[in-house]
Amino acid sequence: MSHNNFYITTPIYYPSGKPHMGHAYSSILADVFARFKRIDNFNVHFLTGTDEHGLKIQKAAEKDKSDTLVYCNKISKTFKDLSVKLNLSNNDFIRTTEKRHFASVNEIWNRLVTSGDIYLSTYKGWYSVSDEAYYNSDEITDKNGKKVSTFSGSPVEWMEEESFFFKLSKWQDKLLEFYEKNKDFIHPITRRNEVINFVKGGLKDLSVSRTSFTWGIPVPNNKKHVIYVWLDALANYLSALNFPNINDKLYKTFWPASLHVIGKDILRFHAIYWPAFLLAAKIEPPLRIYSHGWILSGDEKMSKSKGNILNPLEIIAKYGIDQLRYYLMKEVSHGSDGNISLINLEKCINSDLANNYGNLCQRVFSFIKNNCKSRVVKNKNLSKEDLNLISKTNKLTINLKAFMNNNDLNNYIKSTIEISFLTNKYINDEEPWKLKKTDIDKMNNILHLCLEQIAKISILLNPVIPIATTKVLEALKVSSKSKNLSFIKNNAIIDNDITLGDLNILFQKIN
RNA sequence: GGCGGGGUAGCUCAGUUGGUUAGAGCGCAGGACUCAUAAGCCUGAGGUCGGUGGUUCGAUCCCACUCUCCGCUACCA
Repeated sequence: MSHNNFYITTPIYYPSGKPHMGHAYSSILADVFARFKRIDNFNVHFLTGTDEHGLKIQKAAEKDKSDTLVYCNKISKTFKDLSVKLNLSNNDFIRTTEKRHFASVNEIWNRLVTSGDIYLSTYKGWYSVSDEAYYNSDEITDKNGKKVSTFSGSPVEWMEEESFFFKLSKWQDKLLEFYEKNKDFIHPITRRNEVINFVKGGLKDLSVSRTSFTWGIPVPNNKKHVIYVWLDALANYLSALNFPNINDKLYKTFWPASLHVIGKDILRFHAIYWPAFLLAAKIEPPLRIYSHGWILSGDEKMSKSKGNILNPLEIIAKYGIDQLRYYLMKEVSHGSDGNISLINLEKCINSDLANNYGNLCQRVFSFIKNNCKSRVVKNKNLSKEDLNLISKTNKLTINLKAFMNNNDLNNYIKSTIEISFLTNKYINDEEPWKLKKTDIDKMNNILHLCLEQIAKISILLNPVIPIATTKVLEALKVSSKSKNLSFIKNNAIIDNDITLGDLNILFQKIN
C-alpha cells in the first residue's frame, strides 16, 4: 500500500439485535477518520458490513420461521439502513453470506492447513447448553451435587467434540515481536499494554471449527465442521478487496488495511487472533487497530430494564445526524468509555453548534446580505488585528493532523471550535456595523476575513458534520477541490470578490 | 488474587520533566454592546489538585503507605 492510500473498516456487525448506540459510535468514528483522510488528499477505501454467521442467527431465523438467508437479508438491511442514516461515506458494505467472502475464507483456511497451522483434535470442557459457552474448571462450582457455571449458574456438562485447532501457541513470540516492531499497531496505549500482557501470559491453541450447528462456512473437505466465527468474520476485511485475487486492483491498492476501528470488547480477536492468522497465512497484518470504549448512559451500560437506552435512530430523528455525530465525537473521550445523556447532547448542540459555529455563520451571512447585498470584496491589506487572528488560527491548526493520526477526535474538535470562538471575538472587537458609514473598505475586509475563517472551520469540521458544513461551503462558493486541508493556512480559500449564496439557520437551538 | 489506568472547580476534563496568583468548556453571577438563533464579547465567584507520612529550600506533580473508582485476566461475541 502506498502512502496515499488509506483503507479503514468498522467491525462487521452481528445483527442478532437491533442497531444500538455502540454500533453508531464505531461507524461514525470510522467515518470521521475516512472523511478526514479524504480532505487530507488520501485515496480512501472505507468498509462496513454485517457478520451473519452462527447459531444465534440460525435460531433466530427458525424462530422467525424464515429461511436463514432470507432472514439475514432482512436484518442485514437494518444495518445498511443505519449506515445511511448515520451519513456514512463507506465505499462498500460487505456481508459474510456473500460469495466473495466464501472464497476469501476458504483460501485463508487452506493456507493455514498448508502451512501446518491447523490440525484436527478434540475439544474438551464444561459446556453450558443455555449459555452456548464452554467454561474452565475454575469457572465451575458444585450446586446440589450438580456442576454449574459460576457466572450464570446454568448447568454444565463435560463435553468432548472433534475440532480443528489453530496453533496459536506457536505464534506467541512472533506476535510479541510484531507488537514490539509495530508500536502503533494497537491504540490507545493502555489497550496495547493489556494485549501484550495477555500474550505474555501464554497462548493456547484455538479451536477454529464447530460441529454444533451448520450456518456458516463449511471446512473445506470436512463438511461436518463449520469454520469458527472469528476466522470467518475477520476475513471480511480481505474479502472486500477481492482477496484471494491478489492481483486485483483493490487488493494491491489497499492491503494492508490502515485502520480497523473496533470496540474494546473485540480487541483480542483483532489484536491477537487476526495478526496470527495473517502471519500464518503469509499475509501482511493491518497497520493499526483502534479500540474505543463503550457508550454508557448515566454511568451504566444501557439496558432495557434500566430504561436508559438511547436509540441512535430516535436521536437522529429528533435532533439530526450532524448533531449526534458532533456530540459523540466531542464528548466521548479518546479510547475510554463515554457517558452520554440527552441533557448533555442538548447542551452541546446549543453551545457549540447553534450558539457558536451556527450563529457565527448566521451573523456574518445576515450582515452581508442586509448591508452589502451579499457581495464582499477584499480590497485592502490586512490589519494588525487581522494578522493576529490569522496567526492564532494557524497556531490552532498545527496539531490537527497529529490529533487525527493519534485517533484523538476530542482535541481535534476542541481546537477547531476554538477557531470559532476566536472569530466571534474578532467580530465583537472589530465592530463592522460601526464602519458602515465611515469606512466601507475596512468593513469589507473584516467581513471577508470572517468568511475566510468560516470556510476554514467548515472544512475542518466537514468530516464531523458533513451536512451543515457542506451547505456553508456551497454558499461560500468553495469548490470541492478547495475543500482540502492544504488550503487552510493560506487564508485564501474563498474568492476576493465573492457573492454569497443563501444560508438558512444551520442548527436550531433547543430549549 | 495478578497486571494496568484513574481520583484536579457544581459537571466533563486538561496540566505541571517539582518553583511566585492551578487551567479550559459547560453551568452560575454581574457588566458593556447590538451584526446574529436573547446568540456573541468582557469581568467575577468557585478548587486545602482522594487521605496520611516522607524526600526537598519548596510537591498537586517524586517516594511509601492508605482509601476509592475503573479496565484486562481466552474459545458468547
